[in-house]
Amino acid sequence: MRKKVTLKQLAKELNLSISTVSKSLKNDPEISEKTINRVHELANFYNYKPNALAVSLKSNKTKTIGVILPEILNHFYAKALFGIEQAASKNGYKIVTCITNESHKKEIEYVEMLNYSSVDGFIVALSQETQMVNELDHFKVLKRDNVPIVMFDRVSDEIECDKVIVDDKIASKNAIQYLINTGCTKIAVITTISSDLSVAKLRLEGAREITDKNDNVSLIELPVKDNNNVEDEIEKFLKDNNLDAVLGLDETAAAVTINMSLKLGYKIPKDISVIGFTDGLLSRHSYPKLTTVSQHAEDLGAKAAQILVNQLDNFSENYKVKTEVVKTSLILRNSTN
Amino acid sequence: MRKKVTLKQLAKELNLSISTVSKSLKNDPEISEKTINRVHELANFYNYKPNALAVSLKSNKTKTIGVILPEILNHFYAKALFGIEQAASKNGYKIVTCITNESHKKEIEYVEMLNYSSVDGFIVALSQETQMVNELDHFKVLKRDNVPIVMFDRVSDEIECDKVIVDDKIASKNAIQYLINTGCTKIAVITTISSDLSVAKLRLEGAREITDKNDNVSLIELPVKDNNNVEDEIEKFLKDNNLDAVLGLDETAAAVTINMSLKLGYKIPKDISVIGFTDGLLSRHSYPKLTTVSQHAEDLGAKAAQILVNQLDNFSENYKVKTEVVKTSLILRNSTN
DNA sequence: CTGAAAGCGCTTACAG
DNA sequence: CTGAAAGCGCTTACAG
Repeated sequence: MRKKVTLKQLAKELNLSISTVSKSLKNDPEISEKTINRVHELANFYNYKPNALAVSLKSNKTKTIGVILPEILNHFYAKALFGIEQAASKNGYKIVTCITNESHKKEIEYVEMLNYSSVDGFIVALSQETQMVNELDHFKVLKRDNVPIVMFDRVSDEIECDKVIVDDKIASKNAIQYLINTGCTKIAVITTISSDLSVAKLRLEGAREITDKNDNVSLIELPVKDNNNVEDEIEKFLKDNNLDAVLGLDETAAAVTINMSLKLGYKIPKDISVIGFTDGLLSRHSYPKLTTVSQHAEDLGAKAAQILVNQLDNFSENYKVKTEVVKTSLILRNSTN
Repeated sequence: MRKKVTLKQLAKELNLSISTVSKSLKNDPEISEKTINRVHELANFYNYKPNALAVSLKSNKTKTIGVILPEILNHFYAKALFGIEQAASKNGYKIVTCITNESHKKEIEYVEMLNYSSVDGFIVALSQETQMVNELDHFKVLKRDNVPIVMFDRVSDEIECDKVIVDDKIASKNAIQYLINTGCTKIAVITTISSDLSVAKLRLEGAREITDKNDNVSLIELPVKDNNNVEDEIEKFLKDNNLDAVLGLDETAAAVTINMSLKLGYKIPKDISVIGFTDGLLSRHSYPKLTTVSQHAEDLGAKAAQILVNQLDNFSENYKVKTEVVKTSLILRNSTN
């Protein structure tokens, strides 16, 4: 069905050998200028492009990066993906993206599939299930074969590889400190994401550390249990506790807190201050607009891609892995004083 | 660096020829059962998987679908992508996704790139720029080469290919009719997306058709000009016109309308009813929750993928293209009576 | 300066 | 029942 021009055809039409045509296209100095020009001319005429499959088979490189993401309906990962794509394509790499939907099994399948379709390396944010069961053999196989991996955001100590993470703990500390500075003393932390996630743990720890140091400040925690019932749980929680501030450990928690506060007739930020994580659509389109911890997802993704590309383009046996921490920033909007 | 097991190695270790090993792995009946078993055993031991590149080079099939999307931070496309991925992987296809970011130039680049990395077919939603300049030569090249294309959502008459679209016009008609049925007479249509988009045009047409038929109903239109100034434009518009209903032709328009109404002290839906398009995060997390036209993005994507896969798996010269229309539904929530 | 040959990892028609 | 050979489209060391 599809018949693309090949070296063979060019060679035939030019009365040259395939080798000569191949070399000419690379402007090999050992070929006469005249021949080079003839070849280029015909190649342009036919809009010849080398068959990527064949080149890859020879070179054992595909110039393709496998990207494994837990979710895509989540603004954070969507933005990270955007950053990855930009950085990759700038460096001549394309990406193949797979969404695990937080499933450990899917993650294993995708890693194997991409590995056997010969991606040059991987960029990964672990699925929730993987972090929960803590089983990462599928990545160990890659390591054994020297396939470079860069993990970002959701990482694991089990795998020795480059990592790009957010300073979640510090971010959380800063957010709580900001609330305290603006006069809040009865603070709650609300989360709708699983406490199995590395990021959830760190954010919670950060919050605790700060409130523990302040005797006059109390911290109440609400890990939402039923994700189909987030609103009711949060509404009840707000009503039962006389809070003056909430830190949502994820964007949904913060957005719903805003809406339920509105519903209960609380004034924001007069009666209650709210800070969220992830500077996504919900934060920018809530009313009032959410003060939020921006994790600079795009930078995070771009950085991960850049690290991987460097490793791929300059492979070295004794490469030593590193962990980069991307600083967050607190974006002040209207949900805090 | 990466050394995967090959047929050659298996053959050597088993003292068989490469051909015999290859056939054994396919359980070719002309090979003795004993040999087949020996081969499978060793292959399992080494976890042998055929090199996808080599298989593709031989078969001229990659079992890969190229997906070209205008945006990914948009819930609609993110959901569509999810649907595509599900349907594709169920049928043994993987997908390579490229985001054009609404750029015509990027779209051309990606189509060429994917074509030369030999994807078997394409699923496309056109970029805004492409719909504006109406130049689709890059797809015509694919057609000439018999590479199957399925367009969805943002399609073009210029290209003869399968299409999966939403009944945008009817959706818009139904939404307006619903507003009229609930007693609204002074209705506005607000849009933050470009009027160059096929979908924008259809939605607007639908709205006009219904209001034209109702003498006592007036329709005012606000195409937001400056996308950095959406809120101010909408706030002013709401203040200047004494509306009792707004249909947002995109999710942002509707979400901002809700927020600005709140800001102006209007009660929703008592003073003003609001309906949006695209049943995304913003619609579900606004306060009050948005009544919205769901385009069933996931189904849309899944359907597009299914059509493409069928075409790929049963290629026929005299295939006749079709256009499938996916019905929308109006999801009633709290922003309307 | 040009070309024949080997090889990347597979498949398959053909021979024995 | 097994294997040698050709070929997918390229690259590159080697020969002339």
